[in-house]
Amino acid sequence: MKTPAADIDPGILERFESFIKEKGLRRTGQRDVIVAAAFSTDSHFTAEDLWEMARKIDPSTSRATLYRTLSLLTESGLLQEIDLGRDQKYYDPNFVEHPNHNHLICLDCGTVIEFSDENMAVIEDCVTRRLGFSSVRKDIRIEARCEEFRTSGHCKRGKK
Amino acid sequence: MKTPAADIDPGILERFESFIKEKGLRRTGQRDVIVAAAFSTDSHFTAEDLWEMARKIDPSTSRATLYRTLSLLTESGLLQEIDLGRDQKYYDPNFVEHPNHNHLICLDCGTVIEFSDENMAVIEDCVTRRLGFSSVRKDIRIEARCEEFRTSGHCKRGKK
DNA sequence: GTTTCTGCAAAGGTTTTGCAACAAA
DNA sequence: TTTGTTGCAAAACCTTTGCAGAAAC
Repeated sequence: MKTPAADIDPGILERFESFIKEKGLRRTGQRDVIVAAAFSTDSHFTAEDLWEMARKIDPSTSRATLYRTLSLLTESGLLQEIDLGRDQKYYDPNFVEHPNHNHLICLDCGTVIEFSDENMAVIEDCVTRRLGFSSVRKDIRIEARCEEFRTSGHCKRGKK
Repeated sequence: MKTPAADIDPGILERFESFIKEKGLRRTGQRDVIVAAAFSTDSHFTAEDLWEMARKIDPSTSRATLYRTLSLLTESGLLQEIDLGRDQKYYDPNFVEHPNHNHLICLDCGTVIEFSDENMAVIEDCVTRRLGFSSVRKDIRIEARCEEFRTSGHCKRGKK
């Protein structure tokens, strides 16, 4: 089996393979292509984006397999579905490296900024515990206006 | 024009009407039906759910009009789209009364709990400001396990 | 009377599925 | 050899849109 995943984090492939094996499934060339595509970037992407990325590695990649593999990736926790407040679902490959990050979306230029904050995490945990639960996963999206844009009419990140 | 919205919060109809008028649009019987349906409950609902609720008031309600009115309601801020981590979009009619609430989803029984926390809101605002933004809107979803369920194998809210 | 709104049916876009050929173990 | 996987095309879903008749103002 060819491994088009040559230059992605070996830890990811390893985690993917052990997840796959645990479920009694098989590691295939096609799945490797899709995993490689998903982790070839640190940008957020849609299913369609990922399909295009995968097809650059292997043009025969079908949408069906893409969606099937996407499910495996989210189920394994390697990829996380995030809500950017847009019409489509987006997937975030950065949770492996930054397990607790959140998203801020700039309403002026559309940029998505990832951030983590220890205090925030602690309070969320307190509140959750006070309600009688223990937190498993969270998805926090803040939509905000850029101060720079407000004062000067533009911001360094450019426009939407 | 009949007003099937007889017993819903008059403040909501008022806000809806002024939003409508400001846009140069018209208040219609059909829109009133859909607004009445949306605010006849404090549960979260999908577009399909809302269609069914509206059809109980007026069986001729079409999906097309439902979707068109749903856009107006979210645009006006009366209804908010929320991400419950499920496959469909959900709409929350409770932001009029509780403008800053968040959602906790119980992974054991599926219940959605609304909560607000002042400390949480303050920290979020600090973090946002530190990044150079001013917060406009946020959507926070916490998925968690119920302590009661963990210790006793069931919880008072019943099961999924 | 003019402009917007409505329901219908058709179209659009995204995701899933049945199936026969193919590949992994 | 057995069982899981793939691509294709079709189906399933959810949402939007063009249009002609109806309703608001």
